[in-house]
Amino acid sequence: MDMKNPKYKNQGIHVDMVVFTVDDKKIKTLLVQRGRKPFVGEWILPGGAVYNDESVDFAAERELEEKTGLKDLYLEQLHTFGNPKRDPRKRMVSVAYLALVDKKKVSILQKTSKTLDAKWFDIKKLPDLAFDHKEIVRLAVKSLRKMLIYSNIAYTLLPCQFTLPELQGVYEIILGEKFDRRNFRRKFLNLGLIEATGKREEGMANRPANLYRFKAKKYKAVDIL
Amino acid sequence: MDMKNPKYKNQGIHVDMVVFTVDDKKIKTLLVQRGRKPFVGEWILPGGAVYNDESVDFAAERELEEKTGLKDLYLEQLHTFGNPKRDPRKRMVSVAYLALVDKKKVSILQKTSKTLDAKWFDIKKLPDLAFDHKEIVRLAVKSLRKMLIYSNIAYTLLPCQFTLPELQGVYEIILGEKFDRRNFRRKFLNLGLIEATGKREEGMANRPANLYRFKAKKYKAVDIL
DNA sequence: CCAAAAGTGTTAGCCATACACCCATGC
DNA sequence: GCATGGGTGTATGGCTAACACTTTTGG
Repeated sequence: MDMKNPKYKNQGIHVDMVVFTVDDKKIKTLLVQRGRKPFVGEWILPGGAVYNDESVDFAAERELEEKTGLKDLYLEQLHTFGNPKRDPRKRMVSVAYLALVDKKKVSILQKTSKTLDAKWFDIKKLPDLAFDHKEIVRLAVKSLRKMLIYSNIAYTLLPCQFTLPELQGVYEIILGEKFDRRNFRRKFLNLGLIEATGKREEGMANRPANLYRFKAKKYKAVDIL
Repeated sequence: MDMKNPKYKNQGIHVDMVVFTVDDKKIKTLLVQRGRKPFVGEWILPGGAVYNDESVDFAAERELEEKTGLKDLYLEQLHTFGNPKRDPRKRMVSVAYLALVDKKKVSILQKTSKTLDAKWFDIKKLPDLAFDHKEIVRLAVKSLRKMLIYSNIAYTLLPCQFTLPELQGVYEIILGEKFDRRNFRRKFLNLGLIEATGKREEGMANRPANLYRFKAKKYKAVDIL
């Protein structure tokens, strides 16, 4: 490959993160408000340029922490968007990532030096997004639904200890479908992914639910439904 | 984003294609022999640089045709490889694609002006590959197996008309597993993805097999196994 | 005692699996 | 007629899906 060829010059690589959480019976995603041209003031996915000396995966982690303060969350490459017109300034390829986080961590969106104004949005009520970011979110939702059905990824969306109704809620909210409580419970317990902690919920004005935990907090392909 | 920042300068975008076919009871992939430094003479995946004015997906099609003469085949984005050291020359991000082709088209590897010396290799007997291409092939095989189980993608690997034993062969070869003929047949016919053409195989020294075709030649997510 | 949400068991139908013999063709 | 590979049916066990009442807690 000829480095000087103008056909290839001045290309840029970007990462964009779609961070999802389930909160208040909605799927929510984190958006930040853009401070620079073009699209000043519009909402965009958190993300930024990949540096020359870091891997693209690392850039995703770094940018997410710099722009939102979130770190150590589940992060997976989703798709690469490469339309030459997607950024009006220059050829910019964006590697999109899907990130999942438990709603308990949602509140600790601390500000760092580079943190922008970040806000969680119900994915059914997204504002207009700059660039092709709406398309990226759409693909991320599709992927999230598949992952939920074909893996144990729900562990990333729940606290260490959770109740079966909470787990079922995550499935119902994301898939937009109701499940029979008895069948859901039996199915999930038979899969062997979770175990009872022996503890129970407290302080509810009703019968307290048993608490469970995932045996392994690591991605595993499993047919759930 | 600051265009002049040396942190981002001189990045390159590449596409690499893993083309699979099933032939002679093996999964085979197409490799080309590298003509330039570095790694002269080593085998690599077909691919090349993305031009500024084309989409990454289009670059994949273009490069595949230029380097191998193959066109109009099933092509799907697989993963983006972004280790900063993966290319010793400069920061080069590679978007890997998975391509699938029916073995009947394998023979018509016509040479075009830019066509390199291309050859099909049994994936169990690959030569050393330059860059991180072996890792890319490994990931592609994993993805192929998943796709076969969770979609109708087998249509891309078979001619228009095919016999059920041929179809079963594709599954057995790719998944490395034997299936019961009667159960496989019943399962696949019940899925409603294929239909009998009414024709039969000819010229075999045994009972001729019925020919089937896929009702739709378009990717569809379906749980097959 | 009332409201709210959690927990529990059974049945019926469907699907997956395992398994062995006959059929059509070319030579 | 024989060798080769293709086509077919049945029985069993396990999983899925549908369904309603009882339990525990706080107020």
